[in-house]
Amino acid sequence: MTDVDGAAVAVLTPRAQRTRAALLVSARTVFERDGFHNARITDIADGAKVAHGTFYTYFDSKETIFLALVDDMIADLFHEKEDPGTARQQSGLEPVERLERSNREYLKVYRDNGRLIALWEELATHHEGAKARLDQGLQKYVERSERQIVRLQAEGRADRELDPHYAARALTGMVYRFAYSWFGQGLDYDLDKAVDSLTRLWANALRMDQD
Amino acid sequence: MTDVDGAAVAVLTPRAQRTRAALLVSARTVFERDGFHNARITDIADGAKVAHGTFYTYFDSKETIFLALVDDMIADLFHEKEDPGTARQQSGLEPVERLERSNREYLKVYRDNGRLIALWEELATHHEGAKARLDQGLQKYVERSERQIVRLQAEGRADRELDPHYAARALTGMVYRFAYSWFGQGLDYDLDKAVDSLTRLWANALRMDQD
Amino acid sequence: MTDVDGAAVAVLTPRAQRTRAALLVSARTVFERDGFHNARITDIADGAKVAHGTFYTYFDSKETIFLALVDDMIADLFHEKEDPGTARQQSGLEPVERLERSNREYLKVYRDNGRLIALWEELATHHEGAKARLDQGLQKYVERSERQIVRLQAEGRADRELDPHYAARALTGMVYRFAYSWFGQGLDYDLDKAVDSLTRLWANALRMDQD
Amino acid sequence: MTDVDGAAVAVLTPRAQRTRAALLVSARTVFERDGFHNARITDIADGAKVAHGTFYTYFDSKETIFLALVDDMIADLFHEKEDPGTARQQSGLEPVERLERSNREYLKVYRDNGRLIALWEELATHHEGAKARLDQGLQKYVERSERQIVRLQAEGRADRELDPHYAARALTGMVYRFAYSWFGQGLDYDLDKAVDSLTRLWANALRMDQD
DNA sequence: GATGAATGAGCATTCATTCAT
DNA sequence: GATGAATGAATGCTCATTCAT
Repeated sequence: MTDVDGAAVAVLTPRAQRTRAALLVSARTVFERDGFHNARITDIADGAKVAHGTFYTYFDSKETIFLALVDDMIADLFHEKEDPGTARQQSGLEPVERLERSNREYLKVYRDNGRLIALWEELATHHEGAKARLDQGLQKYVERSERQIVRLQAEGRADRELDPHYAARALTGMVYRFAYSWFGQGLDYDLDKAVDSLTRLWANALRMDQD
Repeated sequence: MTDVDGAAVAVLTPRAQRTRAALLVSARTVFERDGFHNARITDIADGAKVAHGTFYTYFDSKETIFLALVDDMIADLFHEKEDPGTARQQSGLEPVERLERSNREYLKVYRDNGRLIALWEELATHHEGAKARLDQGLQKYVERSERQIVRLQAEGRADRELDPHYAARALTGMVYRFAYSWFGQGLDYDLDKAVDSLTRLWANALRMDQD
Repeated sequence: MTDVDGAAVAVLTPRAQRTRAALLVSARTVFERDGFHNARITDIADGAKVAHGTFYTYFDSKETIFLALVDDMIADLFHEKEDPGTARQQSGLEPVERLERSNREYLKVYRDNGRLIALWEELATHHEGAKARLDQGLQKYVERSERQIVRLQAEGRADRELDPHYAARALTGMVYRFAYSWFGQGLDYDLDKAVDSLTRLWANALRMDQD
Repeated sequence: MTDVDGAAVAVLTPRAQRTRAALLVSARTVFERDGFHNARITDIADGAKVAHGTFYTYFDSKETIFLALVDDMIADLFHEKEDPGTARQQSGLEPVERLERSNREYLKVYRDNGRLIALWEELATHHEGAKARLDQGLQKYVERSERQIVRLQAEGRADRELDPHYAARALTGMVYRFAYSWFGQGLDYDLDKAVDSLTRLWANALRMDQD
């Protein structure tokens, strides 16, 4: 079974699902502790209390299980975002409020998954599949921001001198990097203050409040 | 000889200096091509046209030569910045102009060293020495920006609602990440437009041009 | 159940017999495709559409199922040869005609089973059971030929200078090897011409037609 | 170094040549004792009294060292055959005498290298390089015999009814297989008697002594 | 200093076989 | 009987590092 293929997992017997899940849990621990390159398959198997070879019943390689972990993380995020309540509420909000919520959300996701995302970025430098997934994720975020900027500019509520694409790339990068510095590097910030700062900087940068 | 210890290098005979330099040149090529983990000492030695064992005459390990490379890069940057002419000119400029120059400089540095910096960041996730050097470099950049923000706020030329430290971390991160996306990831941007965009966003974010 | 033990098979329930037969069919396919060493039990089980573990209900090991396959092949050959009609006809024929029939038969058997026989020979180099069976089969062939030579020499219809055993070993080997080159190695020959050539060479070699 | 490339070996330092030679000697022992598939790299290295990893300094894999062994064997045979004295003597001989010498030579070569040749044949069933070398070797032998048959037929000294190619394939196969049965399988024959038998059968088969 | 052969720890991976369900 | 998850022995292979020459 090659996995990183959600469909196949459903077919597993309960026992197999338990083993596979145990491997994923163990893998996350090992990866977060040792980094991608130093993680050993043996440790992952040991952590899941299964034999060495059992790993290969479920995953082809370290890359495979890492991407499965990443996919699970993506699925989780997507699932939360899907929450219809949130979407409905969003539409009624002021742009700055929506921005704030988005930033808070982003920082929280990073807080819970920062180490994994950092490893993901590392892996992406030499693994095509990882790079593709990562680019796709960031791309969505950039595009969403870009559309927002275009809309605000059209409404006269954002600095028309700005190139929407460059601005979107820069501002999303600002939040992404801030989160990375914070959680990936172990700096110590306050969530509310961070959200406020990033939101204010973003809003100012676009001159969203210009009269 | 442990190196990454500037003093020792000066003592080397001319022949030894040449060998050491050849190893550094080769190492840069190999690292940029293969990444840190996939780079092999053998390839570095081959590229420098010396025997495997010779590598160890100059460097203790892959980490050591990488950090030597990084130190050379830092020295180069520092050397350029040191140029007294620049400093004198800078002081007479308007804040936005200085910001623009700084951003342009930053992007250029990244353009020429992006791959290496990306690897440096990768190494920093599991090597204390690399992390320390990187943190120090970024720290300087953050602190310089922070001081600028404090000054501008004092002069009433920047948004006083902003926390200077959070803002400095966010804005420097914005530039850093933009550069990374651009050169590390192979995106295609225009230098002038990028400099303009980043400068405008930064200035707006601080409300440097307010009334 | 250890099998390669004809008696036991008869005891199997119809369902079990079907499973066992499916495993044998699958094994033949896999062995012919992958060779003995590269054949995996898993593939054999998959091909028979049963679980891995089921294999061991019927066979102890890869060697066991291979020998079962070989035994089936031997039984088939033996069965055909047993055909009383053939035997009766044979006795009335001239020696050269009988020789021709024998050679034709041999090439046909090899044509249909060549790959398996080649694998059998391979296995025989490091498996006693396989070697014993193979030696026995070839031994019979050699002995039959040897008896024929002795008889012909006694009748003055074959070169008396020849040592019957050496000659029998050499001539049967000639046919065997020709068949192997042809079907095992993928050379392209014509059946009739091959039969004629081998028969003529054999007859000449013994000087069967000497006046 | 990929080896199986005679040229490269000459470049080795004396020490390296000694190590490489020791590995080849050890490999031959191990292969002859354990067969190709059961031979372990570790045993070969142990037998040569070098560390595990040293093997890989000289050979890429088990296949590579086996082919190097085969190439050495071929080179040896070729070298002996090259002996100008032999060639000169040959030309003055009667066909049957030349045939006898050839057969004796063949059996001797097989006596000294039989086990290795048998393994070579085994490897050839699933390794292209081995198959190519083997086919080429046998091909030469077949072609030489075929030319001889054509010549004899033209001179009226061989059965014109025989197809030269089929006959050459069959007769060379006869000798090859006889040698294989003898040395590869451990049968017990007398060299002189075997040479006489094979030569007489071959000569008879072609009717070289007719009228 | 330079050389490059030798070392061996370290890890990945395969697959026949077992056994609880 | 059938299942298929789990096992773990067996090996291959890489490459940083050492050291005799």
